[in-house]
Amino acid sequence: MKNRIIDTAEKRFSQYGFKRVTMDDIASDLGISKKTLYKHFKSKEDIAWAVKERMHRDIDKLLQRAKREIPDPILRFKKIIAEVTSRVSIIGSAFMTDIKKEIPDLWRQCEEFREREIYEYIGGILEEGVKKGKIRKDIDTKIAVMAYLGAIRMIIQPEILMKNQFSIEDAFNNILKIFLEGIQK
Amino acid sequence: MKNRIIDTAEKRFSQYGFKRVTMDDIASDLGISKKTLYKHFKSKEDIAWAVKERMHRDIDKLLQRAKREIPDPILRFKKIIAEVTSRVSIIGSAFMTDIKKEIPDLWRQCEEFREREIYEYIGGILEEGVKKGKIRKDIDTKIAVMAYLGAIRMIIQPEILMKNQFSIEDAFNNILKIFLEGIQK
DNA sequence: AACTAAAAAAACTGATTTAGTTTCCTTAGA
DNA sequence: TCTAAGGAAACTAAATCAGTTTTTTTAGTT
Repeated sequence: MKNRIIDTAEKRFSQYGFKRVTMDDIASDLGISKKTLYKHFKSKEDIAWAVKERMHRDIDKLLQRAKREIPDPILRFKKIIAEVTSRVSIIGSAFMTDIKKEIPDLWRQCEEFREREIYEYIGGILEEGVKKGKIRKDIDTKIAVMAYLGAIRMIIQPEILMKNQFSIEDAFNNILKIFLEGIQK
Repeated sequence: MKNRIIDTAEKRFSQYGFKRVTMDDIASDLGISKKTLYKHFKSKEDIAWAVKERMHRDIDKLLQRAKREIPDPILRFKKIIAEVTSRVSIIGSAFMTDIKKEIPDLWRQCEEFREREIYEYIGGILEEGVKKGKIRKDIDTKIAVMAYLGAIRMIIQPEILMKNQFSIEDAFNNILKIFLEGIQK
C-alpha cells in the first residue's frame, strides 16, 4: 500500500506540483480514506520525501548497472534515456518550485541529485562519446542533456498524451531519433 | 505601466503558475503598491487575460509575417523558432493546469491557440519540408514540434539559466543545431 | 513653508483552502 | 453477535490571499 501511495503521489506531484495536490486528492485517487493515508504516512511532507527517496534510489541503481554493463556510450545513452526519462518528470516541474519554498531541505537534495546523477552522469556519457569521436564536438553536452529531458517532459504530460493520437513509445522513439541524429558525428 | 505589469505577470505566471503568484508578488516585483495595480486592472483574472491576449497577438503577427516573407520551410522554421520560443514559455507550464480549473474560458482559448497557431502552423512548415524533400519522412512532425518546445522550455527556466554558465543564445543555438540535424534529410 | 495629489506602505476583511483529526457508519471475518 | 479495519464525512485550526481601506511618504506647485 505504501508503494501505491508513492506511485500516486509521484504522478500527481509531477503534474501539479506539491502544493496544489491535496491529501484528499491522493486518497481519492487511490479510493482510500484519509484515515488510511495517515496510517501509512504521518504527513504530506513525509510522502514527498518518500517519493524523492524511491525515485533517486531507482535511478541510482539503473545508472550503476548501465555503467557496468554497457561500454559503448551511444548505446548506454539510449538505454538509460529510455528507462530514466519516464522517472524524471519531476525535474524542472512545478514540484521543484513548490518544494524550494515549502521544504527547502528536500529541494536541496533533489537539486544535488539532479546535478550529480543526471547531468554529470549523462553529460559524462556524451563527453565520452565526443572523445571517442562518435559525437559532434560543437555541441554543449549539458545543454543537450537538458534539452532532451525537456523534450521528454513536454511529451509525457498526460494532458498532451491524451489529446494526441500517438503513443508514448512513438514519442520516445521519435525524440530519440531526432536527438541521436542531431548529436552523432 | 500596463505593459510593464503584463511583462511581470507573464514571467511570473510562466514560472509559478496562476494560483501561486499573488497580487502582492506582482506589485512588489514592479516596486509599486497593490493600489496602483488595481488602478490598471480590476482583478487578477483580468491580468491573466491581458497576458494571453498580448502574447497571442504578438505570435500571430510574427507567424503571418514569416509566412509572407520566408518561402523556404527550413529557414522559416529557424526564424520563427528563434523568435517565438521565448514567448511560449506558458505552453505546457503550471499556468495552463492552473487556469484549466481557475478560468476555464481562458484555458480553452489558450488550448485552441496552441493547437491552431503553434502546432498546426509549425507542423505545417515541417510537412512542407518533408514534401520538398528537405526533412526526413520517418519522424512525426507534431511530436517534433512539441519536443522542440519542451527543450526550449526546460532551458529558459530562470532557475536553470542562473546556475549554468551558458547564455540563453548558446542554449538556443545548440538546441536548434541538434534539432535541425535531427530532422533534416 | 504650506498645499495638493499621487502613490507607497501597511493594516484589514472576508472568504476559501486544506492538513490533520475525530466521529460515525459499513462490511466482512471469527 | 462481536470485533476490527477502514470508508465517508464532518470538523478544527491555521494559513492564504484577493480586494479594500487607512495612513504615511514623496514630489511637485504655489
